[in-house]
Amino acid sequence: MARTLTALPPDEPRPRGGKRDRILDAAIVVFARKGFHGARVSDIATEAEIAYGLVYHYFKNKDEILTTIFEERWSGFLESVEAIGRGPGTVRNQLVSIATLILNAFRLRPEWVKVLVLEIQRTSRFAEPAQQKAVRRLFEVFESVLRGGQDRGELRTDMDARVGSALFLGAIELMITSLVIGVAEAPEDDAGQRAYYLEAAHQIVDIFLRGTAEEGRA
Amino acid sequence: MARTLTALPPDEPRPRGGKRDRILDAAIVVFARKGFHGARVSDIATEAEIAYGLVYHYFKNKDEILTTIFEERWSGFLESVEAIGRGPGTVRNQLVSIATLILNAFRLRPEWVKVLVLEIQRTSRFAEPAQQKAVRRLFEVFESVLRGGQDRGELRTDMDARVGSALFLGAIELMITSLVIGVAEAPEDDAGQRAYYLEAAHQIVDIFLRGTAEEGRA
Amino acid sequence: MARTLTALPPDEPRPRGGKRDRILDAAIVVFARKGFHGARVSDIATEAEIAYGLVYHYFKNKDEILTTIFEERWSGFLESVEAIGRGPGTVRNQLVSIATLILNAFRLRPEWVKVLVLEIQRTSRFAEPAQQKAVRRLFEVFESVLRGGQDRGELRTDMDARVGSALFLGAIELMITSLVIGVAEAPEDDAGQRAYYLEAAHQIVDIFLRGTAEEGRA
Amino acid sequence: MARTLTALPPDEPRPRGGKRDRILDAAIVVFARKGFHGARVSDIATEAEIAYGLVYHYFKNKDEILTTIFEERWSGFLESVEAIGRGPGTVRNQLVSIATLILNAFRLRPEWVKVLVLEIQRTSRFAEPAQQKAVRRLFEVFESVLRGGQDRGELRTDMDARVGSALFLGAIELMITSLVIGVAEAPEDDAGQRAYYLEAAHQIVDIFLRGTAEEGRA
DNA sequence: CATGAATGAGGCTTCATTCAT
DNA sequence: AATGAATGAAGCCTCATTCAT
Repeated sequence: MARTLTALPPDEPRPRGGKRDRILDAAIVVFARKGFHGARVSDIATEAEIAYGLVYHYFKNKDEILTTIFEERWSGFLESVEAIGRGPGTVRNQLVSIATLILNAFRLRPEWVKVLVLEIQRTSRFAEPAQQKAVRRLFEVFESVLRGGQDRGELRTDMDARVGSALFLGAIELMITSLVIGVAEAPEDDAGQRAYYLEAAHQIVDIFLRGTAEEGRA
Repeated sequence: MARTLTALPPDEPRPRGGKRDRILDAAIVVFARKGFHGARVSDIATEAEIAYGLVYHYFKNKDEILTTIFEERWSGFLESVEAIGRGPGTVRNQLVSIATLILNAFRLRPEWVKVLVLEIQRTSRFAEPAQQKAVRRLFEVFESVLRGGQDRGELRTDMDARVGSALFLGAIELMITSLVIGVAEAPEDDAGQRAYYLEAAHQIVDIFLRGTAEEGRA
Repeated sequence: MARTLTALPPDEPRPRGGKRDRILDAAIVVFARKGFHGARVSDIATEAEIAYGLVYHYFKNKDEILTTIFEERWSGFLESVEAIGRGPGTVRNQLVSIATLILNAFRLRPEWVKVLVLEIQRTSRFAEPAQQKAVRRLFEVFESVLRGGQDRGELRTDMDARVGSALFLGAIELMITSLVIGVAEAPEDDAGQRAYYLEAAHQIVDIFLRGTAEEGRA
Repeated sequence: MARTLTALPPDEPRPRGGKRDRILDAAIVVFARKGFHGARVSDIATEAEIAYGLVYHYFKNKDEILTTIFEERWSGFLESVEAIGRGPGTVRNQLVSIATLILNAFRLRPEWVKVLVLEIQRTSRFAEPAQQKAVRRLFEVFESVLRGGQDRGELRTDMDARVGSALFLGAIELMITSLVIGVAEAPEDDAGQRAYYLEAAHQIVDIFLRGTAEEGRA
């Protein structure tokens, strides 16, 4: 059971599967279910099967739980994206990898993505410099992937990398949001889901690269 | 009847008529500033310059205020999008119109869009059938615009209209989100903003139609 | 439609079936249904089919409504009891008349009795001298009936008239309470009810006069 | 377990144990003083000398406090009456015991009886099946006492046990009500009170058994 | 007289946080 | 480390009463 969004090497310095991690995992589940504001500290404690006073041994307050989730989980995710960016392959392959990474994360750990995507930005915490910077970092990483493609002549140089980022990441985010809020539906079975998300990743990349216009028209 | 995102009132500093609308407008401002959960009913009353209890004369509870905002404002927005879809013009022009509509709405009434985009989905209200349906409707309208383009030979027929919708709307949503949460920045002055958003709309449409790949490469 | 508990002569100086009486009648119904504290002024207005602001034209406040009901209805009731006391007949007949009077009032105007019996005493208003005195008056009237019986040699002189009053009136009150709160049940049809209450009145009087002990035992 | 009307604690100024009982005892006092609706939760907390919020640690809401009082106190009272009914002795002795039990309970813990007799039935709670059943149970127990007397030839068999119950219990209830609402007055000193209530119990039983009629008259 | 919009104090309830054990 | 009782500030909501028309 990897603790990050991706299968990172298990180099966590964290103590032996202690209560602290139980709390974080429980918090993710509860936040995903009821939202940050709707979640009571006692809910988290109940989900983690610990006394709720103990939460305050490990975290200063409820906010810090969310912040910690963000910091410890998001960084792992960022590193994975960066690794893909640094790695070899065409832009198409890199983009498919990133899209698959995110969508698969959602498939396997929907609560985590729900919290990262839907909850964290809601809180004013998102306005805090540290987290703003973390989000900005994702954009930068992604933009550098696009610029790499431009440098290698794979992408049009008249495309604004910033707009391109919004387009691509926004597409993925909205797709997940649709699934989260029930506007869209994914297959029930595991194999079907895997295929569904892989296909979605390819579609997004395809449209992103080739556009939607009929050749020679637009 | 309902003030919509597009048919903006001609700049009255205080809406003429009923307190009810005063409350709704005030709620939008306060929700945008503090979020739904962070907003106190007393804040809304203060902002609307009415007595506390009057809020409950018009609305059953705080939730109903948000729901009403959604219902009365969203429907106006939907109609505008539908009008564009039904209207003449190439897909490119329609898409630019829609993108401009949304981005301009944000430019002129950022609070409204903030609440519609960021607040309403947070609450569990979003899971209610009525609202799910309303959101789904936007997707349907947008998909029909894309299919119209496919029928007229302007868009590739091997493009999945649903994925295309997610891509386009997601791009706009993320762009707005970026601005809302401060990851990106728009110009300060009005003329600059107008140009900035128009340019953004064109960029999004351009990428959406032509893709990002260098011709003959991808 | 008699306005008092008994069929008093229609000598009310009150204006022609005006709104004021509509409010009082409505209040009785609503108080009986929801209790004084549970009843909202708007409920009374709705029941009376008038605007609720009008209530404050006729009554200073909610309390005054209850007080008025008490004063205008209770006094009529008291006079009826006094009339029976002053009238001719044996004690047995007088007691049967009183019991029948009360039980019949409940049969025909259950809401009125509910309010008089269950609601008025609950409110702290009952502690007010004016009303305490009014209730004490009933006891006095009843005690004088008993003393009249003792004087005429119909009742034992070693019986404490005060305890006797408590016994008799308490019996009736508890019987009504039982019916009100649903512990006991009366027949549905009108004829059945009339017979049921008449029989109850006779039973109460009979036990009250002859006791429950087997002759020559106790 | 539950403190009952009869098994009174040996005069501890403050119940030893849990805050939960402190709250219940305080609630009884406050309800007796101000009525259920007039009592604020903060009054209860103040009377119990605990923090406001703790009330909600032990009870879901204000209603549940009243319900709990009823359930935990009434059952103890019922058991005492049942014990008297099952025990030996003539009907007269049993009736005197029951009357003394109730009147003494009122003498020693007037608040408890006030709440049980005056408050609980006011709330709609009294209409709840569970509590209706509990009250009905008292009637059944009492009726079985009367029937026992009839079986042993101590009471007239032509007496309706149900009417007899209403008469006897109603007498006691009204007597207490009179004292509660100040229509009647008991002596101030303890010894005087004890004698007063004992005499009242005997009077009630005497009238109940022998009736009020002059021998050979009625 | 009549209406019902407007007011705002008051009370219940929630729940993050602290503290004694 | 662990527990959960205890605290109390904060906020939603109700509803008696007033007011403008």
